[in-house]
Amino acid sequence: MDKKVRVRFAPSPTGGLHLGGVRTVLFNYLFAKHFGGDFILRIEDTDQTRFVEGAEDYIFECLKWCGLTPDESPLHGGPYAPYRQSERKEIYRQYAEQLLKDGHAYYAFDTPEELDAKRKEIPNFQYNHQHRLALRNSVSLTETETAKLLEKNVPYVIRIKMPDNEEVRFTDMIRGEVNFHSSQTDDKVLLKADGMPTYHLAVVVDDYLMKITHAFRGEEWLPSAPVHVLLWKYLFGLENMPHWAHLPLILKPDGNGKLSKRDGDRLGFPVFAMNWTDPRTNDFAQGFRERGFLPEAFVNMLAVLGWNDGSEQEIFTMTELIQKFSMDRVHKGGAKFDYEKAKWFNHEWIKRLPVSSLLLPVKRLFEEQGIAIDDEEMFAKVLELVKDRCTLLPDFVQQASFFFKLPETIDIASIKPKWDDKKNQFFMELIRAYELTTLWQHDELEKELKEMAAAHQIKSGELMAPFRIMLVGGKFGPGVFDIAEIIGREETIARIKHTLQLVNL
RNA sequence: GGAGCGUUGGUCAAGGGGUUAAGACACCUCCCUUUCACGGAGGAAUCACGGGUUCGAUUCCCGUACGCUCUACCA
Repeated sequence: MDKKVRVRFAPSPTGGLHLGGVRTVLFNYLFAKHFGGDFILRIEDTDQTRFVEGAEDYIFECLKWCGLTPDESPLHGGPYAPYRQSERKEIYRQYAEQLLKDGHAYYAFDTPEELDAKRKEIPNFQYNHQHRLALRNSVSLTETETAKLLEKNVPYVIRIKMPDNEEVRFTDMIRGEVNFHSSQTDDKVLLKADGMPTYHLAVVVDDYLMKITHAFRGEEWLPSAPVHVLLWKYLFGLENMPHWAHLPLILKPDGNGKLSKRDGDRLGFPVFAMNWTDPRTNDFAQGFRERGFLPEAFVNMLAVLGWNDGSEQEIFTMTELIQKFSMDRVHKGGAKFDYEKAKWFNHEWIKRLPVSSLLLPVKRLFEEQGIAIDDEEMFAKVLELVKDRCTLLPDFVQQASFFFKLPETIDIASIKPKWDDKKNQFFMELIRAYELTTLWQHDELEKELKEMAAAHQIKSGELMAPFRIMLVGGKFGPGVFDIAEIIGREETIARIKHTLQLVNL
């Protein structure tokens, strides 16, 4: 590649960032970094009616959490600022005017109401070569009529004049050669009545001005690609056009169709990267982050949804992804999102990440549950012990809170039916034995219990369940003797005594 | 309706003219573990359908079906 690779992610700040959006960012980022290029974040906020307070900050926060930091953005600045399209409003008009001058665009004076009426009246109505002569625009009107309307400040839009008969083709990095016939696309609005550009104009002007070399976006954009290709041809030359790639969609797990927030609500999994509350409706959606996903896992899971490196490897660090990513290994077909698999990735990452990097987020979760952690060293030991059985971060609280406080409930009902004097005697004696144990260490504790069981002629298996319940409150958690070792002599004995009292009531 | 894109087990997918059609998730069975996990062993697909091309197609070509996306002064 001769030019420095420059890619952009261009979201509109209208709500939370969903899986598909994050994956688009990710593929952009990986591609750019693979080639040592730049990753630009551009905010496409040309529709003022859809602007949502806080959405832009949310996007930055998401990218930060995922570790996908832009090289240039409204926040980070850069040589092609401003990076917010609303602040670039004046720039677009001159290009619209150039198109006008060259006969590739025209003024249209039809009101939205008139067009609505047309759509009702004529089936499959399109503002195109077939109908534009019958509408109010600078093609159908004489020059003086047009001039008069403009002079009277009659609101207008500028539309592209799609050629009636032209093959529009381009090469998509994922799909190969793609063809469209120009007559199939209508005369898209380029500049709105409020003077703002539509996406179609803004995207090509900004990609040109910001020297974008590769443009990746969701597959839903494919049908409007011919408009963009034509604009490139008219304005900047096809030879300067970025290479396109239209990414496959992320589909809902059941049935078909694009994954939406509703599917997440319905099926019980997040769809947004982080918590998002719509400020207008107060509609809340939980994010992957708050659900207890690690950013490493979230990114990994997204990367292999529609891409793989051809090997059997599934777990990738960001560094490996950057090294191995290539657009020609991206799948063409959409992929159904599988939440179970997503959790598996998190589980894998919890298992392989050193405890040191889990410490902080998990500690926070404990504290949120009112469990203070003062002994960091013990905390680390506990996490190491339980991490194999934690899929999501909050599982740590469930799996390990009993290390730091008395179990909230003790499953007496499971002990009682098989409880007898013999066992009671046994545990009384175990307490005495444990009081004297010199080496408080799990092997030693296990040995003592088993020897004593033999002496009492009780199968040690019958003792394990009650002992576990005494220490953790239920039938779960890591090895009992490991637990005893960590919580210590005093606490172990106290818990045995406590349960003994309850059982003997 | 039109245009475009897509279609390998339930899901993610590798592969690509001749293979026992990888692997992972989920599921089932078993082993390990006197809890639950982790770990280990095993189980299931003829590649949407129909035509070609070919000695031979899941793999190439053409149709059909099905699905999706778009069809706004939204992105």
